[in-house]
Amino acid sequence: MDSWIGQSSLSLDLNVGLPSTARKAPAAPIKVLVEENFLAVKKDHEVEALEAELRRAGEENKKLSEMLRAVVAKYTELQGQVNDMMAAAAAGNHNAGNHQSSSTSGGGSVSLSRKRIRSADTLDDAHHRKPSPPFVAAAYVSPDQMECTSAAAAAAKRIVREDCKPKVSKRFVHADPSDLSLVVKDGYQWRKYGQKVTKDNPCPRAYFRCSFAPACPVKKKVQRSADDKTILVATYEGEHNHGQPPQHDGKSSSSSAAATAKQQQQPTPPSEGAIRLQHRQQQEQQAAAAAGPSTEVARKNLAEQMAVTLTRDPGFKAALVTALSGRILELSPSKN
DNA sequence: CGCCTTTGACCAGCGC
DNA sequence: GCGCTGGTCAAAGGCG
Repeated sequence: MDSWIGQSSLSLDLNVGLPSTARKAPAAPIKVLVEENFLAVKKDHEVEALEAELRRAGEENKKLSEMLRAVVAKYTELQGQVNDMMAAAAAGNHNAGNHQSSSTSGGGSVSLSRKRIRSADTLDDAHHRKPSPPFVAAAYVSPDQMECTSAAAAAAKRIVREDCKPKVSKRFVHADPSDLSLVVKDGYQWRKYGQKVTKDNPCPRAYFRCSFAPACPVKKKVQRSADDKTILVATYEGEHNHGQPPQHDGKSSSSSAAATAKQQQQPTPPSEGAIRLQHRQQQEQQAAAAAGPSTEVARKNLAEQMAVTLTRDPGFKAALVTALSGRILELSPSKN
């Protein structure tokens, strides 16, 4: 499982997302050739400073790579534990079966909330939210949920609960921090029906329903990332039971994923937040891919998606050029 | 007028 | 059983 993850560490060594000053490093020696003498001393200092920063960034990248490897190793271990528990739960299904059967196609399930019983249209919603097949639910157990599975009993209960949930996916969208609205343009029409401040995040979370089709069961939660306010975390629950509505601004393409990808390809500089965003998306996708049944296919898709995303990103290209130039300079004998 | 957002209240699940 | 928290409802108001 880990050889392909090791490849991701390569990208970390490219100093992607370095401060713009660090990216000037390779250009400096060329400039020295044409500059006046009185600039040479100043230039030397600048080059030294840039080299120091480059080294510091390199060390930081190394640390991050190690951290990533540690996280992946831990995830793999936890995934193994979850699989074991799933197998154990399947073996002892006679006990857990009561919970599961109550949430499956029975419709009039005992576990349905009073809220859903209260209103007929929301009951329709509950019907649309048919439980996913077990393997799908498992595929969407997020890594942080995995971390909470220290106690086997609690984990088993959680897994059973996950079975009842609709398909959940997360998207991370880079947003202007000055823009206070929690709007994630994904090509669909959404109606906001609530907003709440959650415990773990000072930024409010907004709740949206798909307003294009009244019976569409999809819900969306949008909240700014607690550690990076420039990132909007959109959590989608369920799947649209209709096509994408026509767009007037011409921005949106055939799918919400494409629309989101398009947003992420906006010509913004490769900020630290953007890199973290990309990194986290990779982790999410790795988690989803690793937990799924067709792991190989998921990995292949992930690799292709990453390649396409990275090669289209001008910031990544610039960072790649910078990294390569820096490495060439390091190896050059004329280096001071 | 219809649709949308805002926002306080309510409800259910969960942990202790 | 109680309190906390996340999720949802629904009335009120804004906007085109």
